[in-house]
Amino acid sequence: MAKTKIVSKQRDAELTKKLILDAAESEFARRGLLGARTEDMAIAADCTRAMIHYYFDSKETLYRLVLERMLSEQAKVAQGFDINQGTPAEALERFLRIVMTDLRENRNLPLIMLFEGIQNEGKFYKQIVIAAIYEPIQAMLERGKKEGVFRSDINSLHTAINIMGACLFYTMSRNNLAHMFEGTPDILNKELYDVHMEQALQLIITGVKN
Amino acid sequence: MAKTKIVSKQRDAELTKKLILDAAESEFARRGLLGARTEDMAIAADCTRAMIHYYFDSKETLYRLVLERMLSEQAKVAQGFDINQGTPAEALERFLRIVMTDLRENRNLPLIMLFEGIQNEGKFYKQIVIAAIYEPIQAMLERGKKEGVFRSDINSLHTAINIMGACLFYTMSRNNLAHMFEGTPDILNKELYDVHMEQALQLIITGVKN
DNA sequence: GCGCATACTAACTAACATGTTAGTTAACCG
DNA sequence: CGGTTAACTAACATGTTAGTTAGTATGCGC
Repeated sequence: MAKTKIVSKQRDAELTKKLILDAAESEFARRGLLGARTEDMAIAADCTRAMIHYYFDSKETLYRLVLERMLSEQAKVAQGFDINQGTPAEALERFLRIVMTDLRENRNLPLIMLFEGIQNEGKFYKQIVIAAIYEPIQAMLERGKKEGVFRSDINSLHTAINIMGACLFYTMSRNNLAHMFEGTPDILNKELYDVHMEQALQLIITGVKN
Repeated sequence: MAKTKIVSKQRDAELTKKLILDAAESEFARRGLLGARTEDMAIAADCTRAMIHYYFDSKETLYRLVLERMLSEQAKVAQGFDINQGTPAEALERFLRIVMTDLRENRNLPLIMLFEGIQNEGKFYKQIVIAAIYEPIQAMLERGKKEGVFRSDINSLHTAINIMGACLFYTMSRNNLAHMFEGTPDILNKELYDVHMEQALQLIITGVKN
């Protein structure tokens, strides 16, 4: 029998920490804080469970850090966006395009937020993030109504929610929808996701216009 | 000290079973199969954990039964619906109204389905249910396109998904959205839910029309 | 190449989860 | 009533999970 030399992988604290954070993010997006298994994170990060406690005190601390990382990423996205630039329809489309484009990268955010609301009663995250998405949409809808280019019977809060529903559902339900796109391992691939984006935008923009 | 007579509650196997099923349904909708805690179900059903195993063999068996109950309920909803009755817009609106109205009762279905896809890779449920919702919508969209009343650039699959997104998101995200309707303990109350429905329908129907 | 800091592991413990079992109490029927 | 069945409970057994700890190995400065 040939002797197999076991090559231990290179030591790299920063890389290991990042791998753990990444693994934790998808695991939390799968099962939420309570349901997440550190063992599964360790496997995904290619390290031992002990490493999680070595770098991140507890599962809860890790969870807080995952949230922080995601939210600080999200905060940048629509930073400095001017809701009054262009027509209401143009502005709304531009905004939703930014949000959805980012969502393909930041794909775990919606599910983790959903879990946060369902399982933890929003104990760990600030509602600021949510407001940061809904408020501009509502404002743009109101402007469109005032300018007479959007339907006057629009309830801006409910419509903002329904718009976000159309924008987020595809990303959140990727596992459930996968079988409808047979032969496509990841329906968040750029080509298909672009179709979703365009279709969503057409539905929404046409839907709010007079 | 006053002597307190402890009155043991009446014995009722059918009621207990129903209470367990109901409790299990919401617990599974909160955390999914793996994350759900039988202890929490027992508390919600006002019985002991042992009763769960007395009536339902295991957590997984209970889960299967919860799924079955929900799906057989869902199957009835749009039974015998004629997608060709009335104009495409009328038919689509009628269909979505039925689906959304039922969703207020069957409010755990979307979340349990979501979990099923994310956590269990759809191991326990048949994709038939999903198809039963998307196929009629796609068909109605196609008819509308052919008759020239719906936009010709509609991709019926993506649009059907985006439409369902608008319909389901409000229900699924009720915990996250609650704080936007301050002072409303349950945003699925009839009055508010009706507003959501009307707003969603307006967005969708306007959105698909030419 | 030697010593030292630190990345990392294996093997634990404690807490918590599900599932079991032996026994208790309530209801029902004669 | 009195006995039998079925609903239910408390305590236990078993397995799983988070977190700890004592020790090993690797890379790096000198």
